Order: sequence, then structure tokens, then C-alpha cells
Amino acid sequence: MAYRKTPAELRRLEAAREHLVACATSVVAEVGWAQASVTAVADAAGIAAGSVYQHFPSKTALAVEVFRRAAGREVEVLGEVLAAPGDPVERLSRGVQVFARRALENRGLAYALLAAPAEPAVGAERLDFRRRYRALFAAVVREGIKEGVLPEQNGEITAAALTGAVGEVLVDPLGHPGTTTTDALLAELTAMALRCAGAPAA
Amino acid sequence: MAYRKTPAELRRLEAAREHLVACATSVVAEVGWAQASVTAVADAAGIAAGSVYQHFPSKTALAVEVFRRAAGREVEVLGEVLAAPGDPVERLSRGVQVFARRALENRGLAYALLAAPAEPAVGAERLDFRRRYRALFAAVVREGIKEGVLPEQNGEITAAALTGAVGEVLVDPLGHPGTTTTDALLAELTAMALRCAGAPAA
DNA sequence: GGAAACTCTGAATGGTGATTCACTTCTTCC
DNA sequence: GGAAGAAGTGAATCACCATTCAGAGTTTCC
Repeated sequence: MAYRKTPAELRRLEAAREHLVACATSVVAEVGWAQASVTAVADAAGIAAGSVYQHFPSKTALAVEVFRRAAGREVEVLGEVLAAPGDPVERLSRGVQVFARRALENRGLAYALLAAPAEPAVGAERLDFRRRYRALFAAVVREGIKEGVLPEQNGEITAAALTGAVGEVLVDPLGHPGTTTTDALLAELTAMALRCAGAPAA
Repeated sequence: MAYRKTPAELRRLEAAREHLVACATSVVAEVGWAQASVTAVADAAGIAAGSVYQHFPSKTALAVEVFRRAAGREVEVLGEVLAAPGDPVERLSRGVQVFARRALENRGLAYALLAAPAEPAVGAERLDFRRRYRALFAAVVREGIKEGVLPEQNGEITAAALTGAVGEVLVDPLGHPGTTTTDALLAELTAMALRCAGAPAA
């Protein structure tokens, strides 16, 4: 009787699960949550629709996992940039750039994380994600205030504005002459962010 | 043979349609687009599900009408405030306050207009709505630059930041001690908006 | 009053997509 | 090799709504 899974088998199963999550992430980034049906995701992963349920109890559970992984990566990256030692204003500037650049480089995924229509469970994750983003920005703003390089203000609101602004720019790319290139857009965003936090003009 | 509808009958039909749109708006504001089924909306309006199709060819058409009406009102109100004569900085400040206050006073509707999951047709309307909001803000910012009361900047991005910031604050009310009252929140938002546009501190 | 044309009703229809399950295929262990 | 159990399959099932439609109720106009 075959009671125990061999280590190789366990690895294979784990790999299959990872592959499924990765493929699902791609599908979501390409077509959004609404269009990412179980069948579409299973097809992308090269398995049968029913097999998805070997790894996740429901489509919702898979969606939440996809969101958490992707969002977690973003929060981690931003956290590292913002928590680095050094001038808060400088860090804020870098943080906005990293946030925006990563979003622009993988626009589909960024849209899925920030704004795309999604089922309630994913929506709840999204709230948490935004909250964490804001907390990161807010911490730096508060530091800046304490060090006297930023004026008195509600850091949470400034942080909300920064996430909101980047999200807004992403969702509708502002086809404005003079802001067409990524670099120009990043420069404008950064300048706006610094003004928003009340940093003296560069 | 009854060929012509009497004026009273026409009025009654028109009123029924208006009532349907109004009830649908309430339902959407309360439970969001996703939960606003034809049955739920019809129940709210006190008619049968099938009767909805006397007034609109599809659920989508009704949803679009609901969105347009509500969004149109908001754009109009904001437009009046921002287009008033006077100091651009002052107008900007008032505009943000009006935008935010109205949103906070009818949070459900504001969320539906700005962010709630919705079908593609409504999503398209939303893009347009946001674009119009941004255009209004951007015009004032550009005026401020021209008059020399605001520093050189990309008005579109500042405008995007303002809409994004208010939306962000709305979606997740920042349960922060000291920012609990509407007035305090409005004051903080306004201050942030002025910094964001580069207006000198009040 | 009553025929014609309209509005309203709500149960039946139809389409979509998640989930299940009887079956096949693969692994483990004797 | 082969029995026992697990994983994989995909067609069938199920649930959920938007939409339709046959019949009931109203209004119009002679």
C-alpha cells in the first residue's frame, strides 16, 4: 500500500502548484480577474480544469493566493527602498520611482493589483495591500517631519495621495505631449510627490 | 384604436423611468454594481423584473444611465466651483473640499463612481468621468502657473494625484486618531492638495 | 361598452462558468 | 509484478442571473 509520498513526488506536487500560481498570475495580468476563468487558467498551466481543485479548494482561494504573492513582492521591494538608511526626502523620491517604474513595467499586473474589477475576497486583500503601501510611505513622511526636512502634516493622507496618484496615472496613461516617455512621467511623478510631502523644490 | 399616448400617460411613463433610475442608483450606492441584480433593482422600484425592459434594453444600459446621471451631477458641481472667477489657489482649495465633502456625504455612491467593481461598459464611463475630473483640476492648475501663483508642473499629474488622493481616502477611511471628524479630514486633504500643487503654505 | 394597442407580470428559458465525480493513469511499496 | 491509494481528467452537474414571452391588466378612442 502506498501511504507516503516520496520526497520527489512532494517536490513535483509543490512545483505543479507553483506553476499553476505563476500561470494564473500571467493570465490575470493579461486579461484581468473577470476573464480569468478556471478553464483559462488551467489551460495556461497545461492541466485540466478539475486538477485546479487538487491544489486549491476554490477559484477564490487561488485568486487570493495569486494576489498575495504578487502584492507581497511589491510591498517587500518598496519596503526595502523606503526603509533604507539616509535622507527621508531622498528615500521618498526613490520609493515613488520604484513603485511607479515597477508598475509601468508590468502594467497589467499593477492594474490587477490596484484597480481591476475583482471578486470581494480579492477586494479585501487589495484594501490590505493599499494599507500596507500607505503605511510604508507614511512612516517615511513622519520621519521627515521629525527630522525637520518636511513640514507638519498628516502622513497617512500624503501617503494615500501618493498611492492614489500613481494608480491614477497608471489606469489612464495621460496621453499628454511631453509626458509620453516613461522617464518623463517618472520625473513628473517624483516632483509631484515631493511637492505633495512639502519638500523644498530640488 | 389606441394609437397615441395621452400626455398624462407619457408623464407617468417618464416618471416611472425616473423612479427606476433613482431606485437603481440607491441600490448601487448601497450594495455596489455587482450585487445590484435586475431583480434587486426592480424590487426596490416596486416593479417586476421584466418591466425594467420596458425602459431599458438591457441591464447594462440601465447601469450606464445610472452612472452618467450621478457622475454628471458631480462633474457639474465641481466644474462650477473650479470655473468660478478668482484666485486659482483659492478655487483649487474649494474644489478639493467640495469633491471630498460630497464624496464623504454619500460614500456609497462615491465609491460606486470611483472604484467599485463594475462591468466593462460602466468601467468605460468611469474612465471618462475621471478624465473629466482631471481636466477640471488641471485647467485650474495651469491657470495658477500662468498667473505665477503656482510653480511650473504637469497639471495633469497634479490633477490625477488630487482625484487619486480623495478616492484613496474614501475607499479606506484612515481610522486614524485625530483625523476622525469630517472637518479635520477635509482640512488635511486641502492642505495636502495645496502642497501638491506647490502653493505656498497658508 | 368594447375592440385595439399598450404596459406589466413573473415563471420559464438560456448562457455562462464554477464545481463535482466516475473513471483513467501514475506511484508507492510488498 | 501487482494491489492499494493518490493524482489527473473532462464531461456532466449545478447555481446564478439576465433576458424573454404568453397571458393578465390598463388605457385609449370610437
